[in-house]
Order: sequence, then structure tokens, then C-alpha cells
Amino acid sequence: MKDIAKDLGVSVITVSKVLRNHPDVGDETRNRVLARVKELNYQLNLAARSLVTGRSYLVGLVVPDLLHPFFAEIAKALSEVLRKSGYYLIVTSSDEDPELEEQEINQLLARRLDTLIIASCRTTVDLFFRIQNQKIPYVLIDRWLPGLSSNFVGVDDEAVGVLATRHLIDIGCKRIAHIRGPETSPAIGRLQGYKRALLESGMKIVNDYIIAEPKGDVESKQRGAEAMSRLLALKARPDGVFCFNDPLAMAAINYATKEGLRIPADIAVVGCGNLHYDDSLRVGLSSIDQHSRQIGEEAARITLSILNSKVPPAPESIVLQPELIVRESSQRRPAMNARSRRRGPR
Amino acid sequence: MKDIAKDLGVSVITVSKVLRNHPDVGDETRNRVLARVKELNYQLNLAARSLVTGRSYLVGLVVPDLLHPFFAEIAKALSEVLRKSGYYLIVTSSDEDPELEEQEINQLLARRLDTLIIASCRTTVDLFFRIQNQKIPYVLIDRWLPGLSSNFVGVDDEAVGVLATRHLIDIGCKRIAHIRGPETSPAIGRLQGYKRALLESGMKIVNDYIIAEPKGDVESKQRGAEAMSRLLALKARPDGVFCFNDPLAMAAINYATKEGLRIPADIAVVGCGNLHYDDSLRVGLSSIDQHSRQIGEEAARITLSILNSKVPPAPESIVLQPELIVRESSQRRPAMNARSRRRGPR
DNA sequence: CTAGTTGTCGATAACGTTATCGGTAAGCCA
DNA sequence: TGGCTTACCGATAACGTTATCGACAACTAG
Repeated sequence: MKDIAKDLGVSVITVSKVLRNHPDVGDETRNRVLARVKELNYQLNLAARSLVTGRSYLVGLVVPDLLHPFFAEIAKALSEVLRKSGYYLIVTSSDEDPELEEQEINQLLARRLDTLIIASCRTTVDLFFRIQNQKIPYVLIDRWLPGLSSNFVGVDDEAVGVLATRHLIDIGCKRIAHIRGPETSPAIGRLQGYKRALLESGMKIVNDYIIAEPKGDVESKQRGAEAMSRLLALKARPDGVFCFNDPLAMAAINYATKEGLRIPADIAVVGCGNLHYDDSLRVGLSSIDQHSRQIGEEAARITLSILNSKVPPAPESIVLQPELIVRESSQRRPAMNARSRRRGPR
Repeated sequence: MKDIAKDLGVSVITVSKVLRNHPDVGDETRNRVLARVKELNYQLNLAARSLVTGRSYLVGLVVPDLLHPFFAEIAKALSEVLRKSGYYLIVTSSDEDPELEEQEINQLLARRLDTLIIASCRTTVDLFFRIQNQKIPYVLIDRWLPGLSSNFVGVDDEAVGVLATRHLIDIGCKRIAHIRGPETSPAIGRLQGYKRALLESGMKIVNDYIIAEPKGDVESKQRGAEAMSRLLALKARPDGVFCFNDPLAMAAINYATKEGLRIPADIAVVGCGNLHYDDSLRVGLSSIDQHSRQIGEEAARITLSILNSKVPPAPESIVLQPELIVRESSQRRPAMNARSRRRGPR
């Protein structure tokens, strides 16, 4: 910038003004500056700018797993909307590791971003108080934490559980199991919904039918298989399973199929996430759609409203209603007549 | 930092030194500073640091599509390796749009990152000369551009084409088609490999068997279906198809199946990317593995070697050899006897 | 003609951090 | 004791940009 100014016989300030589209500069000067900028292939230093303006035009997104299409889609939607308003999204993944998540968030805070958007894998609230201390606004997505009144965008997880379970009841399942997720709000909510739907239909809650996800870094393929194997070992084998997410559901279906069971005839399965596997699956997977794109868009909207208002607005909470998509894996079961009873494993 | 220094009766410099683990500070002072840092919940401003050091410890990654597992996996590997050396990866997606890609790269350049890693969707080199002007080192991945001698990490695309095509020849296919990708180096290389394998086996190249990907923002599902429909409309219907990538291959299989054909009996299919659909697919997809994780790791290695050496090292080019994974969709065809001839569409 | 307005430009200082170098005190060796 | 090294600390200036305000000229209105 100094060079350009010297070359053209103007001040640095004037060059700066041109680059910010500040009105205080004449057309002729502006054009001369712009020409020289192109010529020298000059690049503005945004770090220096943000140092003096106090704004970075950077929005950070922390997700537990970038490989998961649910979060990838949210990231995409966020990025598209924010870009239109001149903000830039930087995405990082915590790999479901709370410690790594903290490191990443610290990095982002040190970069002085304007807003943080987080799908946290933490179960404690302390980190968020630290963020609040830094006066950096944040929006939680997908997962919330009890005792934290903040912006939130996500789906009604209890409704997810109710929707899936009630559907399984509707198609005639009598013994409905649930393969649950890790100890975060979505898993807790869906489990609650599962229980509520059962109770409302006068069915009992059987603890053996609720399979906790094993801890650790295992692939969902293995986890789903293990969960299903435990279910199949039960004396009173379930005839319907609601799985925490689609990969888990697919793995469960695969295992059951290998064991000679038919989906949905022997066991109906409903997943969650509605990943678009199209028609390629052996068994089309019924699933609950979580409106990931909409989550991203709403989070972007809240973010922009925070950034545009001088005083921080009151925390907003957007809870979307899930939607059931019925496919082959939960087609209505035939009534328990002779023909269907003939079918068994192997 | 100023506050901490004043509080403790030391200089700002000393505080700075503590935070950089500079040896020039006594244990007692160091501990007092660290204690106060924790207490005040102080956050370093990396923008200011990078302003004076000239280093941002930021590495940028631009990919055409974050939703694609191939790139997501590369991003993950890169991030993991770089983090260990104190570098931070920031990921952006160009959505296969050259203009958007330029915008994103400009943003990154303005943020003064230390290295750029790009899977470019451009066909011209001008942008890269501009990057070179900025003296910012960069590494191309997956896709390279002719006339550009730079660091590169990717797979041997011609070998991909040869591997897939030769495999189809080996299992007895006589009329082999290719559904190709967009006008970037991978698609060009694979097409070349396809042709070479055919010629080496004494087979002819039939232009009708080479289906160009339609331009525009269509989903690969639709593109694959359209391509397959064109192949099925030919008088001499192909009995083997090599597809540019797995989603395309899956879509093609789905379409063919709906039309009553059997995979692989009527048409064998080989994809590329080896996405891990596990056993959930209706037809297990044979595919060429591109070693995405390894690409990420190699790119990270090159990046670090650039950043650690004072003088820019000579451009490196890492070309990985692809690997064929045979699954159901390209099982060996039975010889053309009466039994197999009986099978037809519908 | 005067007073006010508008349009254009620049000087100064600041943002938060670190590189470089110089200084002081204490300890060591001969 | 004197000179040397080592350990610890700080002053100054700089990185590239912009906020704030003031200055000057050229109009405009009355």
C-alpha cells in the first residue's frame, strides 16, 4: 500500500479508502489506484485490517465429524449464506473428541473470529462460559447443553424418537428396540421420544431393548453390527429397531441380513438423518429427515442478525420438526398369519 | 497482555516471551504470568502475531466439493498431520465453480496463509502465476494443470483407466464403454488409460461408447442415469462400463437395473474412488481405490518440508499407484454359452 | 459578498504482538 | 580480584492497516 501511494503521489490513507470503497475519494484518483493495484497484483492484508477494525469477517464452525454428510451439508449451507454477506466460514472437525474440540476452539478464538458455530461433543458447560467471557457470540447447532441459555438451531429430538417409534408401532411391531447414540442431547432426546411413544401406546419399556453405543473410536459399521448381534441374542427377539443414525442402521441391517433375517419381514428398521443413498441400497432405508440444510441456513440467519445488530440480541432457539421418510426397511408388516409365521431365520 | 504485565510489575515483552516458551524468562516469573493468564482467561491475538512474524501458521485447502468423501478424507488426513506440527488447516469448497474458487483463494491469500493446497477446478494457469507472485507456496492435489511445474500429489490417472479397463477385458467383456468426468486432468488421464488398454488388447475405440458428462450443476445421480440410458439405446449394447467415479457408477447401475438388466451378467461396472459403502449396496461396486488418505498425508508432508526449509525446495511430484478392488459388479462373466445367452432384459 | 455546504484528501495515532539488541546481576574460573 | 559467561529482563521500533479528525478548495444559497 505504501508503494502504491508513493508511486501515485497520494497518501496511504487514500489507497486504503479506495480499497474499502470509501466515498471520500474522487473518480480519477480511485481509478488510478485501482489500476496500480491490478498491475502490482497487490493483496490486502486482512490480518492487519482486523487488528485495527476489531472485526475479522470470519465465522468459525466446529463439527464433530466432517465426513458425516449431515454436518457437511450444514457447512455448505452456512458457507453459502454467509459468503453473500461478506463473511467467510472456516470449518474444523473435532472428531468427537472433547479435548481436540477445545484445542480447535482455542485456535479459532485466537484468530479473533466474529462468531462461533458449534456442534459440541462436550457434556460440560465451562468452555462455553469461557467463550462468553471473550465476548464472542456463538450459536449451538444440533446439540445443546443443559444449563446454557444460548442461541440454538436443531431438530426436535424427542419428536424424532416419537415419530420413528410410533411408525414402527403403526406397522405392527410388538417388540421395538432402540440402538442409541452417545451421551449428547440428540441421543438423550431421541431415547426419551422412543420411551414416550411406547408408553403412550401402552407398551412396556424393556431395558434389554435399549442398546448403548460402545465408547471409543470404533467405526459405526462395527458398532451397528455389535448392537444388532446383542438384540438377536435375546430370547424375545425384537421385531423393530429404531437406530440413532443411518450408518448405524445400515450396519445393523447388514448384520441381520447375514444372519438370515429378512428386512422388514423379520425386523423393521428406521434410521435417522435421511442420507441420500438413492436406490442403491439392498434395502431402502426408512429414516427421519433432520433438515440439515435448513439448520445451516437458520444458523447463518441468526449469525448475521447478531453481527448486524449493535447490541447483542436475545438468544434465539430454532427447533425444527423432523419428517419421516418411509422406505422398504419399514414397510407395513403383514398380520401375524400362517404365511408370515413360516418365515424364520435361516 | 499489557494488563497482565502491569498487574505483575513486569514488561509486556516478558509476558510475550512466556507465551512463546522463550527460554529468556525465570521459572518464578513464568509461573506468575501463566497463573494470571489463566485467571484473566486471556486469549492471544494470532492476527497481531502473524503481522509481525510474517507467519500465520495457517494452511489453506481448497477442494471442489466437501460433500465428496474423497476430499473430506483428504482434508481429515491433512488436518491431523499438520496439527501435530502446530499448523492449522482451513478448508473451503469451490463447488466446482472456477469463479468461486478464485474468490476463495483470494480470501485465503488475503489472510496470509503459509501454504495453499488446491484441488483446482480451473483449466487455466493464470491464477497460479498470481499465487506464485505472492510468493506463497502451493501444492496441487488430485488435479494438475499442463504447463505448471509445481508440487503435486495424486494418483496415476492413466493407470486408473488401464486398470479398470483391462479388468473388464479380463473378465470377458467385449464392448466396453466409459462414462467420463469433467475436463480436468483426472478425467483426461483415465480416458487415455481406457483407450490405451483397449488398443493394447487389440480392441477398437468406439466413440459412441465414450459418454461425456453433461455440463452444469446436475446431480451425479441424474448424470449417471442419463449416461447409461444413452448406452442402452445403442444397437451394440456395451457389456462393460468403466465410470469416472463411484456415485456415477451407482447411478448407472440403478438405471440399468430398473431397465431390467442384470449386473454384472448383462453389464459389468467398475467405478472409481472406492467409497466405503460396505455391504449395503444392492450390487457390491467394483472400484479403483485412489488412496485418498495417503494423498492427504503426502500433501501434508510436502507442505511441512516447504515450511521447514529456508529456501524453497524443488517441486515434488508424488504419483500414487491405484488399486483395483473387485466386488460383485464385475464378477467374471460366464463364457458365452447357451445358459448365459438365455438371459436378456425383461 | 458572506456563510454555509459539499467533495476530496491527508496527518496522527492506534490496534496487539514480536525481533533485535542492549543492559544488569550473579556466578565462575584463574 | 578481574574478566568472562550465563541467566534474566526490558526499550525501541516495526508489522500493515484504519478511525478520527482536521484542512482545503470549490460550490451554493441568500
